[in-house]
Amino acid sequence: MIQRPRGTRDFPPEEAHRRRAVREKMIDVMERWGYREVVTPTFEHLELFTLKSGEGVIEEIYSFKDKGGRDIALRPELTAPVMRMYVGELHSAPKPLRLYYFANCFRYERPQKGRFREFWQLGCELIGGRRSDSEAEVIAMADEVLRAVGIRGDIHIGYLGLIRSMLKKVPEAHRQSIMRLIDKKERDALRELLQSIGAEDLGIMELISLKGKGALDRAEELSAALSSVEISTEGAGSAHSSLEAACGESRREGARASARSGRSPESEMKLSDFREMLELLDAYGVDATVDFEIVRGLEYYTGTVFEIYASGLGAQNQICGGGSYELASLFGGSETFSTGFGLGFDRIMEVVGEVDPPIPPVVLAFTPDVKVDAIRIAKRLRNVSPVIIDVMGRSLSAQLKSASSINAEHVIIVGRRELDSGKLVLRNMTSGSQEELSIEAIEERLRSAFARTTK
RNA sequence: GCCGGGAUAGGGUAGUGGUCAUCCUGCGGGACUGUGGAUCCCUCGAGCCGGGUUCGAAUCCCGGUCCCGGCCCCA
Repeated sequence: MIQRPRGTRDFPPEEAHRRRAVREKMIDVMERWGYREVVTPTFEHLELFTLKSGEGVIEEIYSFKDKGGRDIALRPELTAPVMRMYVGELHSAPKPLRLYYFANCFRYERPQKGRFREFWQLGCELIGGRRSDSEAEVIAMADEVLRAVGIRGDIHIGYLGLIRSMLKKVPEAHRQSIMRLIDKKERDALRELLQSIGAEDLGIMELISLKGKGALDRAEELSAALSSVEISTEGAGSAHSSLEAACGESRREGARASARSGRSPESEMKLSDFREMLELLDAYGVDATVDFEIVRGLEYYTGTVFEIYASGLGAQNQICGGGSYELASLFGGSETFSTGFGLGFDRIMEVVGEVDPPIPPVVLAFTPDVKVDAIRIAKRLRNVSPVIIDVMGRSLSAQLKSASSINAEHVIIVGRRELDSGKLVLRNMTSGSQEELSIEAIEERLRSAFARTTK
């Protein structure tokens, strides 16, 4: 007996049907927003992902050498592949590009509730748009995608512009740790670190505690006050360029760093962009909480970041994350503003309720002497309904018993008598009533029954 | 990678260091070679893997695998 590999799952017919029904509802929303599906390879060069997320991710990537000695990785996510595709073959397509994907991804992690080694992500990337408009659209669409399957997520939106400005006044070496501590909500450790480097007056602690209404106004005050705050450590502002040069980073690391530092400070400073985005979001009718504690811990995010939570998932309650980022230049393209989100499909499946039941099949029962006629009839009826015929050589009564056990709604009985008279028996398994009809009439009946169940 | 709880027919379970193991359900067949669901009967089907202790292990011990909850992490 061979078991499944750890962290993988089988989906029996019922579950596979549920997943497809939910997936189609969500995809339908994105199509209606004008997004088009893209499909990328299941495996990529390992480098694609280390370039985006750093060498640290190798630990959690399924990677291997192929027979040609190449370092290959099963995709752990889809933003990098999609941006790779954009840079490689779509960079001169009319902007903006609205792309979505739904695909399985792989990560070598400890499985737990809502987390598997093979999992499915659904997401979008809006490439080449204007900041506020793009961000508002993507967040509003994420909300609608979730609502389409009956989930009202708790949306938290943060903005990295201001925190990045604050961090400009802090030595380069500490910036990443500060972001990490914020992301992990470790307030005490954060406060300690800020004090130890003399950065407690920058307003970081207050900023990240700002939530909901009024948060933005206060953030603007903090922003205005920032220019007058200086911290007295060793030339923080100029430290990073020399540090970068001195570090002897690899070519790739250097490319990553310059892609980030290449952004103009002004573009990160503008809280007015964020305010505008929130106004647009309001116009979309989306209810979200401003929360400057959302920083997503990732270096390539450039502006608005957001996370959506759902209840009922234990420790893994985040079902969606996204924001604006700059990755095109990292992959060799020109700098392009992009916004996207990724949705954890498996976690969504944990919290969605009932979905449409599958269409019940029609069973065509026959007597052995007319099997070939039954097959011809079944072939014809499959144009209007799922049709099953016996392949076990069962007696008529056993065929009916079997039809009953699979909850078939109708059974059509074909025998010598029916063929001679040209009228087949259509039996309703629920009521037990049956009538004799021509095959054309049966087609009509099934057509309308089918239309009802799929409506 | 860490902590804790688990693993007995397809699903759900019982039990004991001593005859290759309980019951329910399920699958297949039959009673029923042209009308299902009920009932009855028959068949099929199991102690995660490897080692150890023992006269004897599914039971006790160790290691592994997988599952569940949590930690770390979460692009």
